[in-house]
Order: sequence, then structure tokens, then C-alpha cells
Amino acid sequence: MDENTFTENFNNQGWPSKTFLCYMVERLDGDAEIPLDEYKGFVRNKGRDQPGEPCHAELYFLEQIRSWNLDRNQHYRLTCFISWTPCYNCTQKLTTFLEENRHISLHIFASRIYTVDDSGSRQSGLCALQAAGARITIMTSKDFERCWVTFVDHKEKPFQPWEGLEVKSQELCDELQAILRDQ
DNA sequence: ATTTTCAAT
Ligand SMILES: [Zn+2]
Repeated sequence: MDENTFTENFNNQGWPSKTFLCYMVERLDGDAEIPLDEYKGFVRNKGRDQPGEPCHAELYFLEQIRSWNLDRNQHYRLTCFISWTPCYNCTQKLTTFLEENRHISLHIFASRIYTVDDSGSRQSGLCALQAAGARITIMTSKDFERCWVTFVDHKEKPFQPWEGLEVKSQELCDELQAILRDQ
């Protein structure tokens, strides 16, 4: 991913009308975490401005995971950094996937909270996803840096936090905690 | 073009 794509989409004070999702996979073996770099990558949604049916980033992500056919006798952790939290429909798809694939754990780090769905269904969607075993958290400075280092063509430049990153992250974190605690 | 959330208006 190039530097501008990262900055435009992951800045937690922005309002981009598109979504990027970066993913990485580790195999868990006892206490060991073995990175599987061949499964590292990122996807973005297909918007209304592009030909064909629109499709959210999460659904492309699920398509990728399914194509890997990860060994059911092993245990894997999927980590993803996503610029907007999943909508209700996507949380349902992810929840079903986790229920059907107990050998896979999912940890979602989100830059911003997507609040287009009506609040009732959004809450139940994220809560159900959490209940299915997913960890859902708001990206902190450390998470933005990890995403930068792992996915951005940073040309050896260190991650530069933007003004207000921490404050915004804390606000969103409180908001997400309230959503996940409610039900 | 504006407002601004995987657009909608
Ligand atoms: Zn969605």
C-alpha cells in the first residue's frame, strides 16, 4: 500500500467514502506465533463508482480466507486493520464464518466507527461478532504504527502520528466500549 | 457540487 492511500484512509479524523482492510495471518502452536507471510495483503471495497455490483471490503476478505483452505487441525489468528468498522451485514457474515471455523480467531483493529446503519442493528451486529470470539478494538497510535510498518511502502520512513490521533482514538474507544457493553 | 462514514443528495 502506498503512503497516501494509508494516510487518506486510516487517518481517524477523515471521512473517506471507501474502506481498506489490511490482513495478516499467524499460525498458533502452543505459545509460538508463526507468521504466514504468504497470506499477508489488503483489499478495498468496490464502490458505486465502479462497474458491477458494489461489494464491501470484508466480503472480499472472507473470499480470500476461504480460498486458503486453512488446515482445520491447526489454529490460526487473523489480524486485520480496517479503516471503518464492519456494517451490520458484514458483521453477520463474519460471525457466521467464525462459528463455522473454530480453528480461526479474528482480531479486528478499526480506525473509525461506521455509523450508517441504524444504531440498534449495528450494536447487535458488533456484539454478536464479539460473542463469536472476535476481538474488536479501535486502533491506537501503536496499532497505526504496526499497520504502517507491515503494509505501507514506507521507504524506511518511520510512522508519523498526526495531530489529535490519540485524543480521537480514545474517544472512539470509549464509544466502542459503550456499544459492545450494552447488550 | 456538497456534505462528509464501503454515499447520498
Ligand atoms: Zn459491510
